[in-house]
Formats: sequence, structure tokens, C-alpha cells
Amino acid sequence: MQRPVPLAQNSLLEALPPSDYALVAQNLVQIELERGRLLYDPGDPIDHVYFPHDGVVSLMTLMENGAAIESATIGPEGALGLMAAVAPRLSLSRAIVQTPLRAARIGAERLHEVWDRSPALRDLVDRHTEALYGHAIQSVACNALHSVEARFCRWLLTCHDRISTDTVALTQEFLADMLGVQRTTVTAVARSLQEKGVIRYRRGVVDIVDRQALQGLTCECYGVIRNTYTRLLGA
Amino acid sequence: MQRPVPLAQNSLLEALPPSDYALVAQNLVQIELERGRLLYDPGDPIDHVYFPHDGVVSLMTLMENGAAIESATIGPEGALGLMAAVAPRLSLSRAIVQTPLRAARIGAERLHEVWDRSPALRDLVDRHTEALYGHAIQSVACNALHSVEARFCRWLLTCHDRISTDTVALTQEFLADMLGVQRTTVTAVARSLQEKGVIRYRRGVVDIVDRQALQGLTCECYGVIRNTYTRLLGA
DNA sequence: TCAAGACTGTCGAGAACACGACACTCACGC
DNA sequence: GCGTGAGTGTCGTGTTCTCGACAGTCTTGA
Repeated sequence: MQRPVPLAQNSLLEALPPSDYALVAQNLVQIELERGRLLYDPGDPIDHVYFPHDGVVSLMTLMENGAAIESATIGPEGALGLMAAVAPRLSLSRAIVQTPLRAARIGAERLHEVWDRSPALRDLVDRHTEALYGHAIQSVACNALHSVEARFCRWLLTCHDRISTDTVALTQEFLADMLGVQRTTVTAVARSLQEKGVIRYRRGVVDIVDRQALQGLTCECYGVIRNTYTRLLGA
Repeated sequence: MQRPVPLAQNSLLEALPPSDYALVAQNLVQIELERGRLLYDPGDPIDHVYFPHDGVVSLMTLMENGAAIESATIGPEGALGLMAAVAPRLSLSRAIVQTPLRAARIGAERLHEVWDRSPALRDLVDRHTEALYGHAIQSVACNALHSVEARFCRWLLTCHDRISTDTVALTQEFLADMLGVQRTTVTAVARSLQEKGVIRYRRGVVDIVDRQALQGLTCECYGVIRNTYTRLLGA
């Protein structure tokens, strides 16, 4: 399983027929967002839809005690807030920019108008929703059954697929939150992976040295999720 | 938080305006299914949509090694396979009848024809999809963060909400699968709950003795999921 | 240049759960 | 009534991860 070529453009937008894309494009604004930027919290009305070209947005489920754990991610193969194209919706998750993000943004109401006129967009939205659901239910199983090391590797691979470098900026503290484990556990796993020569890391930065090895250490969930996206969105 | 009144009829169907319901009703077949009945496996084309009146269907994510863990459930507040009303779809999960089930069933193509004509049905399908997604992402967090006891209680409560008795037929072995833990762990938790006077159990049967106590022992996820359904579907 | 803060390393006790093994007992069909 | 099989009880070992604490180190900005 090769790493897919980093996508210069959002593949949902690219999948639209030109005439439908033209309707969307009128209202698209190209933006760049820094790491850590908070886009939505649970309960927020979804007023904009984001189509990433390069980078990752994490969707996190918030608990009462403030814990926030990743339930799915959005990259160039998908879009953030896309269900708001169908009807006004409130966000169920916290959405946070994971890596520096280039994206196209459109107002939810504008997109809804296009949705009204474009069967192709409606079909894409439906498929995307299903793929995102598939991502979530695989994560349910993964969190219950698989080791922190396997999930750590899955997280790195998923991130690596969606950016254009072999370097990911993230702290162990942050990754511990994503995975829902203690920071000390992440430290131990990271050190073990570094000793195996799979990754190299320093303050707030992880370098992916041996992607092949990562794929050997992660669980099946990585492939299952990728296949679901490919089958439904051909991306 | 009181247990909701057991629903005699599927509340999605009841939420349809009479004229739209009439379109669906022509093709509805009332059925009863025994516990353990397999309705879908991953990859199966979704040829029928089920609207439970009473009972629970488990959606389980299958792993390569045969492990099957519950990612969401369907009861009288929802429907199984509803995304197939929009377009032909393959199941992502294994769907298994959890408790004796009374339901109404309709061919996916028939339902799609109604979907084409009924804005109310389209809206319901969209809301249901979102609620199911919400169920899944809460389960992601729950499996990563909460104890087996809390998840055990959540499972019982969710089941209790959707049936009309205080008795649930299930083996500890089966529940261990649902929760993705060892059978011996379930045995220990069940014994502890029985000693606290919360449940009583015997071979293959669990009686819910003190629902209030169950609610005190479960995690916030139970309430969050219920609220999501209520907000989106008013059920 | 120095202080403050952010990030990482490490330790140790303890809880939670996995995993395998085996004995027991209840229910059902013959 | 009896055997068979499914379901449960229990034990013990071992691993994984939690949780709190504190020390060390890099980075940044004043």
C-alpha cells in the first residue's frame, strides 16, 4: 500500500462535473489556517463548509470533564461540515486544525443553494456522509480492541497521507489527547518506535522515517478506513 | 431521567405526515424476528429497510480475526438500512437481532421511490443519519475512556429503553463480544452489579432491578446519545 | 541573557483487564 | 432419567495502561 500522492486540490471538488463545480466555485474562498485553530465546538451552528486541499482537521468528541478524543479526521479527500449542505445543522464535534491547512471555504447557505440544483453534489454529500460514518464505526472497534502502539501508527499514517511532507508537528501531550491515553504512555510508545527506526522525534516534531514499518505495526483499521473512502468517493 | 414509554410503533414512521406515510405503508410488511437473526454482514447490498416497533438490532463492526464489536444500535426510534433509501448501498456493519423484534420492513427500492416524492421522508432520513453518526462518535470516546462497568450499564439502559420488559435475554459471552472484552470480565462486573442489587441474573437472562442505580453507574455517554436522538428526531 | 513556560524523560505504585485453564451446573432433547 | 452442551464461576499470571510526581531540557520572548 503506497502512500497516495499528496493532493494539491480537494478531491471532492475535483469529482464534481465542471458545470456543477462552477456553481460552487463562485462562492469559494481560498484560505490558509494555522495549526490549532478551532473551527467548531459541539453545538455550534455550521455556518461554513471547508474543503481541505492540504492538511488535516480533527473531529473530536468532547466529554463533560473536558477530555477530547478524536473520532474521525477530515483531509483533502473530504470536507468539514458537509452535512450542512443539506440543511442547517449543529456541530456534534470539536473541529480543530491539525496541520497547517490550505482549504477552500464556502458559506453553508450558499452551498445549500447549489445542493438544491446539483444532483452530482447531492450524491457526493451522501457518499461522504457514509464514508465518515464508516470511519467512525471503525474507530469504535479500534479503540476497544487495539493497542496504543497500533493506534499511534494509524494516526501517523492517516496524517501522512494527507500532507505533503514526512514531518508532522505535534506534541506528545496533544497526541495523548487524540488517542485518549496518558502522555506518559505516548512517550513510551514513541521511544519504542524511535528505537526501531520507524520514526524520529524531537520537541513537538515527528519525522516519519520508515512508512513501510509503520504499516506493519498499525492495525487493519487503517486499511479498512482508506478502502471505505476509496470505494465511496474514489479518492 | 425516566425510562421512556415503550413504543408500540416505530417513531420514524409516526413522524411522517399521513399522506407520506400512506405511500410507505402500501409496501410495509409487518414481521417478527427471533433473537440472533443475522440481517446484514459487511458488504451485503442493503435490500430491505427495517423499522422496529419493539426490540433492538445491533450494528457490529467486524474485524479480520472474527471479533465483532457493537458500534451502534437501532431501535423503535430509528431504522436499519435507512441510508439505502437515498441510493443503493452496501452494509458497513453486521446487523443482528438483539431481542425478539417486531418490525415493519420495506424493499429498499420501494422506499427510494417514496423518498423521491416525499420531502418529509428525505428530511427524516438526513436527521436519522446524523443521529446514528452521533451515536457512533460517542461510542468512539466511550470505548477509549470509560470502564467496562460503565459501558455494561450503558448497554443495559439502551436496551431497556427499547423493549417492553425489565428482562433481557443475553449470555455473558455475547455481551462480552458486544463490549469487546473478555467473558471473565463481564462475569466479574455482572456479579458486582448483582451484589449491589442493581441487576439480577441467571443463565442467559438479566433482570433490571434498579434502573435508577444503573443510571448512576453508567457514563455520560448514555445521556448524550439519547439527547442527540431526541434533538434530531424528537423521539 | 535570562526567566518562564512548554515539552519530554523517568519512576513507581496500583488498577484494570487479558488470557488460558478447568470445574461446575443448569437446561434441553433423546 | 440421562447425557450433552451451553453457560457460568473462579483462579492465577501477566501485560497494559493509569495516575501522580518531579526532574531535566529546549524555546521563546522580554
